[in-house]
Amino acid sequence: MSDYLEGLNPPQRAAVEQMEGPMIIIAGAGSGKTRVLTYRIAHLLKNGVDSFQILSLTFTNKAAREMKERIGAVVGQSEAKNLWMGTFHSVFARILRSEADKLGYPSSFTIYDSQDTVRLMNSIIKEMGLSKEQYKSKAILSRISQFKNNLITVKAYRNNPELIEADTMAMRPQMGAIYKEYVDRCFKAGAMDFDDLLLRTNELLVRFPDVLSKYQDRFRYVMVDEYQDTNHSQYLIVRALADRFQNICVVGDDSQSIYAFRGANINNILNFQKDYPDVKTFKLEQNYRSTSNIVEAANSLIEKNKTRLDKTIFTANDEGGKIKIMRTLSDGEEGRWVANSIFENAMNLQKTYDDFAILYRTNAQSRAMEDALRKKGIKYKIFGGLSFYQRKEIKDLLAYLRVLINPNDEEALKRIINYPARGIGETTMDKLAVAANHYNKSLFEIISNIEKTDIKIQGPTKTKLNNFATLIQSLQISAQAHNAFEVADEVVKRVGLIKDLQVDGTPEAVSRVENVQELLNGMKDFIEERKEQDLDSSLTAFLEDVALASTFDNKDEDDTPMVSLMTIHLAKGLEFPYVYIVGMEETLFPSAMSVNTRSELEEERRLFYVALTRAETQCYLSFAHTRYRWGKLIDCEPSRFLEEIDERYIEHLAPQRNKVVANRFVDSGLFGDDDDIPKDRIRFRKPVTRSVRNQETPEKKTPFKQPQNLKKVTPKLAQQLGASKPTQKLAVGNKVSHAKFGVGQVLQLEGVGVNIKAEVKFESVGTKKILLQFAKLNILE
DNA sequence: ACGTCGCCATTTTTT
DNA sequence: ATGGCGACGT
Repeated sequence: MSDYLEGLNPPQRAAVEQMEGPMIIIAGAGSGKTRVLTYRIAHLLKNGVDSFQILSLTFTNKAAREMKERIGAVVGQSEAKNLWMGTFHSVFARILRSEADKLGYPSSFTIYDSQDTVRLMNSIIKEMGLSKEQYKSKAILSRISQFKNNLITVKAYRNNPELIEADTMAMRPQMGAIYKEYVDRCFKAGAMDFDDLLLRTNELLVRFPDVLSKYQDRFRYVMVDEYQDTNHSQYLIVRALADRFQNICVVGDDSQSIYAFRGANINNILNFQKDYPDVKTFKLEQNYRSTSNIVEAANSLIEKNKTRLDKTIFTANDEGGKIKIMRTLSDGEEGRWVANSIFENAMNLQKTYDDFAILYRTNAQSRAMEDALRKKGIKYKIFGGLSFYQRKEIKDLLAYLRVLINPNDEEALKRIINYPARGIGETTMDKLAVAANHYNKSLFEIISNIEKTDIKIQGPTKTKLNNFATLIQSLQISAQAHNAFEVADEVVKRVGLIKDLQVDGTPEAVSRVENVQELLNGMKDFIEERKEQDLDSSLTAFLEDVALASTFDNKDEDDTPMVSLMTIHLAKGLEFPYVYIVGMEETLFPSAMSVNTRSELEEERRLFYVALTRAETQCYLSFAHTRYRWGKLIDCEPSRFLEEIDERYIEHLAPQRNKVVANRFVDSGLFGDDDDIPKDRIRFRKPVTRSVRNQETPEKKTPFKQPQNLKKVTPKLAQQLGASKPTQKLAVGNKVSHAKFGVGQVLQLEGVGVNIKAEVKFESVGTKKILLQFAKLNILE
């Protein structure tokens, strides 16, 4: 029965068997971390720990579900069911609901998503009469998020001259006032944003020692996965909870910390040993996931980072294929190449599309990939981006449900009060807002008690408002007697939410109706599932589930194999046999926003590390020379990261030979003329008269960088001639042939523009430095 | 109060 | 390129 210990390697096993005290597991990519975590919990249970006493915080709810399942397989599902497992946000939302009254919140508090918070911030800025150019709501919100993640309350902010000074200097003197208004408004609306779920938990644990004590006692064993991505607020919660028993086990990999932008503090993991001096440290350094080429390539990359914990990832796996790098002319061609490659690999290697993933830095990149996959008839699914729950028709229905649960939910109310159109317009809403402020009541309270206010609203409008209030109230009553699905169904019918859409008949409208239907079905499933597990199946629970659902939490029924498309961030924790990382270009990856400070650049590098280490068998990298961005065609330079991988693990793929345009570059200006080339080819001759500037600019030459002058001429000319940019340029590692010297390999490139020189090691005559302007070099591969 | 037009930002990543 | 939002006109 204890055979679950058998398959573990020594450090894994040691970690599993370490039950008590503070411990940290540094788990490299693909080192069997999940196994260790699940077995460790199973081990605790086997050794008499009560399942109610274990709290395990995971990065996604899906991860929690899967782990529960696997633990259940070892110790029995009924036992596993009692474990507290989930994301920080969902676990503490649950706790906050049961303790809400202590904080002055209704237990049915709403969770504001980012759209809600942006809308709220917009109205606040508008109401305060501030300029929205000066006070960008997104920027303000991210500042507030910073405050909250560091437990800087409004009061703390006001007592902190440095912060105030900083905001004043940043031309945001009203920051404090906005912050206060924002917090007040959320509170009045009975709403918490994502950060509040953590901040308020901290508040709860600090202000109510008996509550803290209760949960300390309940959670005698605390585990935190992906610890490198926790922020300060989460850190404090964990610390507080584990303070009594000190049975705290954190798991993570500093090399995979990629969420600093949302407040994650890598020091949490770097300093864990300082926080708990008697900590036991376990290092899982053997990678079981990837080929040694992939592991070594990733190692050679991450070595470039300065801030790292000491560890060495190794593998006993086969060498495997080298990392393959492909360059293409355009993002469109990049897509086609990826689609073709997947198609061929699937065919030749007898793989299903499930085995493939396409990873990118930004969601916007998915489009080119989608187009190509669709044309090729390859099934795919996209994770992230605009989720199901963010569609307008879904948000509308959800907003109704939210108002039923919590009529003070201002954002939801504003969304539905005039949808479908009821003749309640902006003017009326403004008056209501003023009244709400004046009487210190919520909008809904004003609406349901208009007669008791001195608000000046026309008779007909009053009737409309009354009708609305009555509608909501009667739905509320009905909600008490029915389950979530029935309520939602009733809302759809009585409100006539999809009536217009059904009449409409356009494909778009039809799909919206289907989406609403799908949501209703989803609710049915939700109720059944929750009931099976003796869990809360109320409407409140459903809404919470929706608010905190991550992209992976919606299980889709369709099990046809599909290629997975997602951002690298979303790919963390996943693995695929074949991985394509696309858009390896400066400005895109690393993002232009991240190249200014070392720490940001290091985070980008870790992100690339995460991407590489998703691959089990084969990893492809690609970049394009031009790409549509902001609706414009722009030139791109290959990512600096491409050069940071040790060349031993890299293979440059030749552009496709059957493409005429692809060949042209070889014989174009950069490499001089070649006689056997048809005369109609495009010439990218370096203009002879060149401003000296280019040549003067001393530039650290990198193998991938395009000569300045060439880059200038290329796109427009090519466009005019109806062709795309030349794709092929010389890179380190290329095999080339020279008329006189024969075949050789490029060791190094240096110089700019006309002066670009290649150091080539020829098989027959040894190493030569050649001025490319005059040399006839043909790239072989 | 509602609809249309045109302008604007958006593209870094997400619970 | 596209979608959201505000200004303007009906």
